[in-house]
Amino acid sequence: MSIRRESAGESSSMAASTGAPNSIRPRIFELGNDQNRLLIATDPQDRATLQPFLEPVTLLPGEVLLDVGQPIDYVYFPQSGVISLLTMVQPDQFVETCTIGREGAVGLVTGLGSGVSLSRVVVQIAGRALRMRSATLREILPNTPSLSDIKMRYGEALISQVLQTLACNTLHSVEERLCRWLLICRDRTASNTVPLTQEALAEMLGVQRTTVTASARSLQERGFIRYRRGVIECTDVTGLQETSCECYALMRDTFERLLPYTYTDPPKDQL
Amino acid sequence: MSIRRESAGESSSMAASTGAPNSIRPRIFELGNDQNRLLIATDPQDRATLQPFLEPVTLLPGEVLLDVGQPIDYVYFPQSGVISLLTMVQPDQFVETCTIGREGAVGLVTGLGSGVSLSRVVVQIAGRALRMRSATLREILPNTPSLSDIKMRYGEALISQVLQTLACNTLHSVEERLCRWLLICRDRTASNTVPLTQEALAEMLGVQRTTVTASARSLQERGFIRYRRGVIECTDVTGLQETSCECYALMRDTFERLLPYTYTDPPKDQL
DNA sequence: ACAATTCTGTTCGTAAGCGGACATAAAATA
DNA sequence: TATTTTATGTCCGCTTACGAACAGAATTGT
Repeated sequence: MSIRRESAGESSSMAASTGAPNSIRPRIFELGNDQNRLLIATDPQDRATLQPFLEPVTLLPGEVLLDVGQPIDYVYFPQSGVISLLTMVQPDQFVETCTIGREGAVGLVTGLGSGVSLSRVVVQIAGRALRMRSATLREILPNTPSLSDIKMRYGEALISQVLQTLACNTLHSVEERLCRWLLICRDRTASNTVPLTQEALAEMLGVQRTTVTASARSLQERGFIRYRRGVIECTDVTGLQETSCECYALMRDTFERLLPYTYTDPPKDQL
Repeated sequence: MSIRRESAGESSSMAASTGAPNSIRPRIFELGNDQNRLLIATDPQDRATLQPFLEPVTLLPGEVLLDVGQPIDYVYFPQSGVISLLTMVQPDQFVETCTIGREGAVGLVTGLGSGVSLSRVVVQIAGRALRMRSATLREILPNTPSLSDIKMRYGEALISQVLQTLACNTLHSVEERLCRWLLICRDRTASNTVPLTQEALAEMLGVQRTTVTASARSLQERGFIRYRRGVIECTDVTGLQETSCECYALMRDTFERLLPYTYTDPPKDQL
């Protein structure tokens, strides 16, 4: 609830997979949990168990899904869009610790522990998600072994991502980190278009807006990106990868190792 | 195994709590699991279950308890000393993501998940620990509800510490971070003496050695610390707290909230 | 006691990024 | 269309920290 419309401008190169956007659709189709990697990786039987409890919601940019100290009532499985976990340093100062998209979930790990959020969770890029009550999931989990396994793996993948981000923020330049962020975002959204202001990027990276502007300009001059007000487009992925630090590749590889997304391929699990 | 002697120079202000140091003692006493906070917080009945599997070991400075990609065979419950989790960026470049002492454990969380280490785990300051095979703990866990609970809480406390460190490293100056580190170390060891080289500190903080030297000199001039080759002594904790960023207090508070150490209150412990 | 090693002190030029300010331009709103 | 809001462009002085180099001092090992 509290969520209604779809943001404009998300269609561009992204709508390809499901066809033309259409706000009113039979629910059964819109519910399609074939867009969230964790759900994809879940064994069909377990997926069937989850299905009745999954509720489709729209993620609006800027929306705060959770805040520090708040009880985690829902687990979100994004189907599109990008969500940030932010850690608070001062009441008005936040740093992004983690980026979540259709490859993951919000609240799956912490939500089933103490049940209280350690981070502020904000929608950065509009999208859709399937959500489910944490309490329900907690009850179901013992009966859905594949999901339990995925939860464990995803928990480690998340930690791994945070650890790498920590090292990266500590050691690497803003330019490198900006490239990393754009590349990750690109993977999350399956789109070269990153609909974010430089100001938003600056806050996530924990740097000044002017520094982002300078980096962005430099990247544009080299032809790696092109940007206009509120949008950055990746025009040369190879260039971005070369300019980025190795953290992007490391994070990507670690994720694939922990959660290979051919997981369902055979009946259940391998590895 | 592979561990024998005790490092010199760890006694100073620390031996107060348990009386005069004595290297040869009846094992039953040395085993005393009343020094590790997680074990202290465990219900006596569960502790009795664990007891026979806990093996005392000495932690030698520089010792690598675990490395990236290695299977996690043991869970360590430090009784003294300080251990760092390091994330690798390049084969020769590491950043500390987490500091662990007698308030926590190594391998308790990740060790029982995929069982493969995401970090390099290194002993920074000599000490002792009780260790136990991960496989054994995994079997026992369902029968020790208080330990399960603690594992969950500690997992969150760890994540919280990493998140805060991430934000801190991203936003705060080396001086602030150095103060934070010293204060945390002081809590871990219950001693004002930090037996570490500036070089080691630099690597953990992910900065240049000369920068640490400069900060250390400045702190010494202000009377907050005093240092000599390989040792830093905290001489004015209040000064350090004021010079440190708020992250120290935040980390401390979060930890106490998630793992209040009056958990068992009555039987033993003080501190 | 001597040599080798390991820390620390110090210097210095340079680069990255901060922080603040102000102008301009594009959107959103009325 | 006019107005307000929001995003970007740009400038500049300043601080922090890097990076590299070398000297001196404390330890350790022999």
